[in-house]
Amino acid sequence: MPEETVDTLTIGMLATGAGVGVETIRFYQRQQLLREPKRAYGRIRLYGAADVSRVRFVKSSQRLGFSLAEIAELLRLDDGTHCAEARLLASIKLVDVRAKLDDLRRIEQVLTQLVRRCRNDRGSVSCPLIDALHTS
Amino acid sequence: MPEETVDTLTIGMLATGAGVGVETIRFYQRQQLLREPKRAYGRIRLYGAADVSRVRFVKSSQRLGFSLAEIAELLRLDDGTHCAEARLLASIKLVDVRAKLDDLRRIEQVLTQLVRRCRNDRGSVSCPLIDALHTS
DNA sequence: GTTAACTCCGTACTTGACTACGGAGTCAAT
DNA sequence: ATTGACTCCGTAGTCAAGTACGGAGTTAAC
Repeated sequence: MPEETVDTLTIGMLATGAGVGVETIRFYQRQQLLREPKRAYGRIRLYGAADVSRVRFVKSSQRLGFSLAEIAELLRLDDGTHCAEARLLASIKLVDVRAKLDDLRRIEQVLTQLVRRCRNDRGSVSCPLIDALHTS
Repeated sequence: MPEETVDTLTIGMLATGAGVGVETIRFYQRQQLLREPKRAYGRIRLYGAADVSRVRFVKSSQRLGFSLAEIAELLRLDDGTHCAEARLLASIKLVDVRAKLDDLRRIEQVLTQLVRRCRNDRGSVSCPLIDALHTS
């Protein structure tokens, strides 16, 4: 049983540690993105360093356009149970992630070109940003 | 003056062409994501193929976690006026885009590993998805 | 000539993801 | 012993991004 982590952080510490508000933590708990925490004296929530990473992960994934529901799915993969199911879900997500990567790479290319071109032939700029995503 | 495009699409055609609802087009117009269109008989909106690409671009960018406000900024870059400003904005956006690329690449790697590992040593799976974003 | 399928407009409702509010309890310091 | 900074809880409010609604007008098909 590897369930002997220390959990010394209050909700406020977790929140500032992860760069969010206290209310956000309570909200994530309601949304099942965070497990029900241990409590000191049956009242005060106690968290560990792993929870900080977890919340940070949620925030990063959100910036990449994943919804909280999708992130919950990803996190369930991370919990290491049910190999077969995880494998399936992971490969579905991979398709999604790779599509995003392609789009993002195209945007990167075009922004780079735009910056370069704006330096060189100043004046006659045509910025085909939209065309970058034609294939998508 | 290169303003001689044809614009033969009604709002419904644009919507289905871009894979969104009619109301979404009207909404984007209110949000300045689409220019005020020409009108047949002063009433019926008329769009061209460029508008289809534009709306598709909005949708793709959204999937990558950009807000409509940010997308509006990107689209202003694309309009080819004000070189210096565009250059500045583009390089700011580039930083953002590259950060997203890094995060996404890390997620891709870990998902790939997860799929591979779930095949090989079945049973004892540990899926360090969260750790992938430790540096972020 | 009326029904269907579109268009117009403004306003109101919904969903996801917070964010704030009010009232209460605890604990440390002054 | 009161002030401040924290915690608890449930509920309500907000903001972005749609989505739906209702009532009206136009045109094409039957």
